[in-house]
Amino acid sequence: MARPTQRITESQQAMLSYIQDYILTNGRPPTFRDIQRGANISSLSMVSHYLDILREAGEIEFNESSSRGVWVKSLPKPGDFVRVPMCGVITCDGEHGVPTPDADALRNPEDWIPVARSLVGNAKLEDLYALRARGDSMIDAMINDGDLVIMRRNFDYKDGGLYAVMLSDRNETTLKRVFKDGKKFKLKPENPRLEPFWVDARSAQLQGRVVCVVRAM
Amino acid sequence: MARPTQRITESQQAMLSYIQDYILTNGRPPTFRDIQRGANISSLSMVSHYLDILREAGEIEFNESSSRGVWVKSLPKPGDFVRVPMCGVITCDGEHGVPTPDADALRNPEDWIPVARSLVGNAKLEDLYALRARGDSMIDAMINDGDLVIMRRNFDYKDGGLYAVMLSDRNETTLKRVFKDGKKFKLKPENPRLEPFWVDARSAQLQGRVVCVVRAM
DNA sequence: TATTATACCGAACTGATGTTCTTTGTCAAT
DNA sequence: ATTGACAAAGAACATCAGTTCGGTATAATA
Repeated sequence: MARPTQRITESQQAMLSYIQDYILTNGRPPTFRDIQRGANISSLSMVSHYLDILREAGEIEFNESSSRGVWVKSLPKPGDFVRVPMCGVITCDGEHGVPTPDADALRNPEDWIPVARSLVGNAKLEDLYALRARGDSMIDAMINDGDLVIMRRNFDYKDGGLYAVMLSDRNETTLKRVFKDGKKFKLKPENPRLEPFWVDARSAQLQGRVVCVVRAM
Repeated sequence: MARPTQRITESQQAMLSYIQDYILTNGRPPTFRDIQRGANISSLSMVSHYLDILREAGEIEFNESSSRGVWVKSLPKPGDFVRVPMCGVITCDGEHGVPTPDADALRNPEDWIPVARSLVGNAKLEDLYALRARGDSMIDAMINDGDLVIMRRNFDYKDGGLYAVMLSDRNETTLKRVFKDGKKFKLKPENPRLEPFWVDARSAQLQGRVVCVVRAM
C-alpha cells in the first residue's frame, strides 16, 4: 500500500482525528460545519481545503456535493460486518450438546455477536447463529471452554468440513470433521492425536456447519 | 427484549430493507428523498410517516431534524469494530516462532483484519496486531493451522493469560498460559492433557499477550 | 346520503449544508 | 516601500433536506 505522497500538518491531523471520532461516536459522517466547530477550524473554506489535502494524502474519501459524504479510509464500513444471534450453549451432555435454535431464539436472542463478514462467506444472515462452548468436551475439535462457535444452517455439504453431527444411536451431538465415504461417514476429531472413526450415514445427521470459531481471552 | 408492538406493512418492510441496503452499500444513511425514490414511496410525508411507524416498531432509530439521521437497529455501527494490521505468521521454528512486528509492518501491513471491539477490550489500537498460525506447532495452545491470532503489545500482566513467551535458553518463542510464582513462571499448555512446567523468570520474556483467536473454516 | 375519520399526496417552508468568491493578512524577493 | 504569491477568513450563494400543512381520496358509520 502506498504511503501518503504529501505530509499533512498537525491541524490537518487533528481534523482527521476529529472526523474519525465523530464517525465512531455517531455512526455517520459529520457535516463540514460539524468539523469546523469540533476541530476548531477557522472557516468552512479551510475545512474544504483540508479535506482536499487529506484526500490527496489517501486518508479519506468523500462524495462531493453530498451531505455527510466524508469517510475515513482506515475505518471499517457497516457492510464489513454482520450481527449474529447468540442462541445458547454447547455442553458436554449429549441431548443438548449442540442445540438447534428455534425461530424465536433466532429473532429474540440473548445477545448479538458482531462478526466480520469475510468470516461467514456467502451465508445468508438468517441461517447464522452463535453458540458458546462450555466445558472441555469439544477439545477434540480444538474448541475450548468459553469459545464462541458461529454455526450455519442450510449449508452446502463440503467434504472435510466441521459439522454438528447428531448420532442417533448414541443420542449425542458433537462437533466433528466429516468425510463422506459411500454410505458411511468418517468422523475425525480435530485433534490429530485422536483417531477417526466411521458411522453409518443413516444414523448420523448433519445439523449445521461450523463457519468460524472465536476465542476471547 | 420487547417484540414490536405494531405489525408493519409490506411496503414499510420494503422501505426498511431499502434503508438497510443503502447503509450497507454506501456506508452512511440515506436522505428522505433517497428513500422516496429508492423504495418507491409516493411522497415525502409518507416516508416521514413510515419512519415514525418503524421507530415505534423498534426497527430503526433516528435523529430528528438532522440530515441522514436514520439508522437500522439490526446493523452494526462502525464503532463496534476495529481493524488490526496483519503482520506475519507464527511458525514452528523457534527464532521466528512468534514474531514481534516492527513499526513499518504495523503501518503498512499485508492486510487489515476486522475484529469486533468487544473482543479486544480496552487495548490501544496501535498495540494490536494479527498473526497467522502455520502448522500444528501451537496445538498445545489450542491454536490450529490457519488460525488468526490477535496479539497485544504493552499489555498489563494478568496471571493465567496466554502469552507469547520467549525462552532464551531454548531460543524458542511459543504461546503458553502463564502463572507467576515468585521468581519462576509456570507455563501451562492450553491443552489440559499436557502437563505444565516451570522456568526461571530471568530466562523467559513475555513478548505479547494473546487477545483473541479467530478460526475461519 | 351525510358525516366522520383516516390515509395519502404535493407543494411550500425553514433550516442545514457544500461551494464559491472577494477581501484580508503574511512573507519573501526586488 | 512595492510587488507578487500564497494562505486564510468570512460572507454570500445555491442547493439539499426534514418538516409542515392544506387539500383530496377512500372507507366506515349512522
